[in-house]
Amino acid sequence: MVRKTAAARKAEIIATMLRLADELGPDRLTTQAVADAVGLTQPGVFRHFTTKQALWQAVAEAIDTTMSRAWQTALAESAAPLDRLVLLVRTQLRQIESHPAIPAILHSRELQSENAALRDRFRSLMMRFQALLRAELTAAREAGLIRGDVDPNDGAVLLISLVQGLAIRWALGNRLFALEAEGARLLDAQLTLFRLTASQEPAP
Amino acid sequence: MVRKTAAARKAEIIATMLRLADELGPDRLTTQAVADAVGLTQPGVFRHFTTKQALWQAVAEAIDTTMSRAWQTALAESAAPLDRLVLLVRTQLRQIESHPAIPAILHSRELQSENAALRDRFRSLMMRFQALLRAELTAAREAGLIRGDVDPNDGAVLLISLVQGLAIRWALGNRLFALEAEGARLLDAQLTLFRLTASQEPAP
DNA sequence: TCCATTAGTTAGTAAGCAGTCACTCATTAC
DNA sequence: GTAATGAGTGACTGCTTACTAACTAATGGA
Repeated sequence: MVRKTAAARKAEIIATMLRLADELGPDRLTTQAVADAVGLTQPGVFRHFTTKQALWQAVAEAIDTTMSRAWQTALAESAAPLDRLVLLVRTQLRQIESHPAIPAILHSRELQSENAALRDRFRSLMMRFQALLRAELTAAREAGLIRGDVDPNDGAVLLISLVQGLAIRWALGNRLFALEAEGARLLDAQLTLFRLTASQEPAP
Repeated sequence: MVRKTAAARKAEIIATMLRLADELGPDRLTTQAVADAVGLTQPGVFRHFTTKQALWQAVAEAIDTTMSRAWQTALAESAAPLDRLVLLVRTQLRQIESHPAIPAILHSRELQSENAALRDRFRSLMMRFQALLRAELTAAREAGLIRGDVDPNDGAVLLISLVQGLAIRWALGNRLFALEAEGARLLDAQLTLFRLTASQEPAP
């Protein structure tokens, strides 16, 4: 029995949840499995989180703050809209690569049918990311960097879909390709399509 | 007690599985829930499927044949590559709209971690769809309908991602927009990007 | 009409689930 | 040093899970 402070144990449990949610699947993740992994008895988990739902809530909060911070860091790296777009998408891919449970949690019925608060949290997270992409696309269009017929909102949806679709292929295919690298390649292809071609460049 | 033939009951159970997989989530779908929905006792289900895994296998086969048939029907409607592309994508969106459990099943750990046979089946289904899209993109490029710098394989991945990403947004957002309509709009935007612009048209 | 087949039942099992309760003992503040 | 705090345990509960065994009765062919 290794005794830890509540704060440390809480953090440990949340990190373990994220790891096990990937290994076992969010819906199969039991309090017993968490307890075993952190070296506690099963009721010991309930000392730190009153219900299992509270546990998931804490996990969601952790994901939220981690992602938000990562986006901010990415945006600080450049001022050029298209660069920032690339940085944002790559950051997101890296997040998924290092926390593969995230897409699984997004799709689990833990939030989909039972935990409305969780679902709303993830939806708002996704919409915040979409808003960031949209803002960069709008800026890029105003700067004449991309075609005028690219609707910033649709473009943002296309880019988010790229990330999510790729994450699905990655998970289904046993993760045998490098997510970030493959994603960067596809993103480049998509951005080439977005960019102005010679004939469409605004007159100087 | 309404007695049916084994074939009819099997089909009924599979259809019910598809419905309940959406309502409850694939991982929470119990044999009891299926039994209640079809009006059998819980052990009655095991008269038709020896194990739960066999049940999922049957569901996967049903999805496979339904989708394959739908794709063939779509392809028969036109000979023009870009038309066929639109028809394929719209068909896929319609399939998801009428069987919303499909993406959920695709992501559930029922197949992801436990049922390798199921996962392989879905992966091959996805790759077959990707191959169909790629073929049309190749044809379109050879016919000079789309930009030469659109790699047919990357283009196919972008289109599949569009479908999957949109399906996620649809599910997460309580399905409050029409999937096929919104998808058709985005597809149109993407195809506009694929198409040749004036300056790139091949010389006559 | 009778009999073989078979869809369906009732009753039960072992295992696993989240959560409770009364308790123990390590840490820390005084 | 001692008392209060609080992290952790063991034993438990009620519920749900997939699955089995033995039996019943509806159906269809001879």
